[in-house]
Amino acid sequence: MQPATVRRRFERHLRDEGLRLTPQRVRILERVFLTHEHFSAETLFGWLRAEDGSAVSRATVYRTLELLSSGGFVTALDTGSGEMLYEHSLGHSHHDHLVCKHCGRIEEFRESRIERLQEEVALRHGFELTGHLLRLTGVCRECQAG
Amino acid sequence: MQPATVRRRFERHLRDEGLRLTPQRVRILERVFLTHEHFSAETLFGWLRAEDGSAVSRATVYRTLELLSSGGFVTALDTGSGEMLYEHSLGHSHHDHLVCKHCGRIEEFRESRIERLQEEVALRHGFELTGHLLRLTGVCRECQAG
DNA sequence: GTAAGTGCAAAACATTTGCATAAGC
DNA sequence: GCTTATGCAAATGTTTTGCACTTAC
Repeated sequence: MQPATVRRRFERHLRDEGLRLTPQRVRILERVFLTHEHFSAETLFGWLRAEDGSAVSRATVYRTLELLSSGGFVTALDTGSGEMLYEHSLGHSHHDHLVCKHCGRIEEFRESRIERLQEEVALRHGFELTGHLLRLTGVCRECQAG
Repeated sequence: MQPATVRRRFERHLRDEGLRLTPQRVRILERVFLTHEHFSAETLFGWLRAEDGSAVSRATVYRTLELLSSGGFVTALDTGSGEMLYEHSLGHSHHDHLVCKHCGRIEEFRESRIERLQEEVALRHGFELTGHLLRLTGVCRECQAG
């Protein structure tokens, strides 16, 4: 998705929610969409500090990630290692993750048959499904060799 | 599973690993197998303090849960709310969880077709699968009604 | 006797919050 | 100008760790 499009959507989102368009929010949005890797709040904070100078405060990074997450601009993924990772999610279809327990590498996969079965399970339990977390843990090809 | 059997297995495990059988470890093991609910380290610490008096220190509770987890006596489940929950896992076949985002209730389910597809995905990516986390989030029947 | 385990309090860690200041709208 | 957002530092909550003391083996 084009940066301009992302920006436009973000501005619309803020307007719709009665929130303000601040330089910090724009800066964070742009930086988040510049990377295609998974990152933590702390990592993002580090990037901003290194690239700008003064940058954005840690608290605002956290607050804005929450904002972007609830707005669907980023997806939070819990790796189970204590810190939350994020990835931008506009223009990316839903996927789940495979995490290598040795090197930490994360691969993405899509498996609609699993999604379908999840719906089935939820229905069976009378739950209205709103989300799911599927994380496969294992050893990647490289680490098996090494 | 019988308490005596659990205890025997635990003793064997400790011996095999060259670890020591201490009153604290035994006390924690017994308390963990007394409940059929999910509990956090903090909750367990509270139970022990309330039931005994002096009880076991917080540090030992954490260290022993780690020990029980790596030995397969308990399973750790990451609810995503910041604190880790545990459940004893001997004599319980593998299952995943459905979490109600409103009331926090946790239901268990088994779905072997999903397990099979996970293996398939891992194979496709060259990963040797060692574990997985599947957590469905939604609204339970009661909360949908209320 | 010796290495491992415990308890304590302090540290570490990511994240959140209170409050005064700054700045969108 | 009014209300929201920011920055800072302090607080939070869970988990981990250093170290002296204790204990299982």
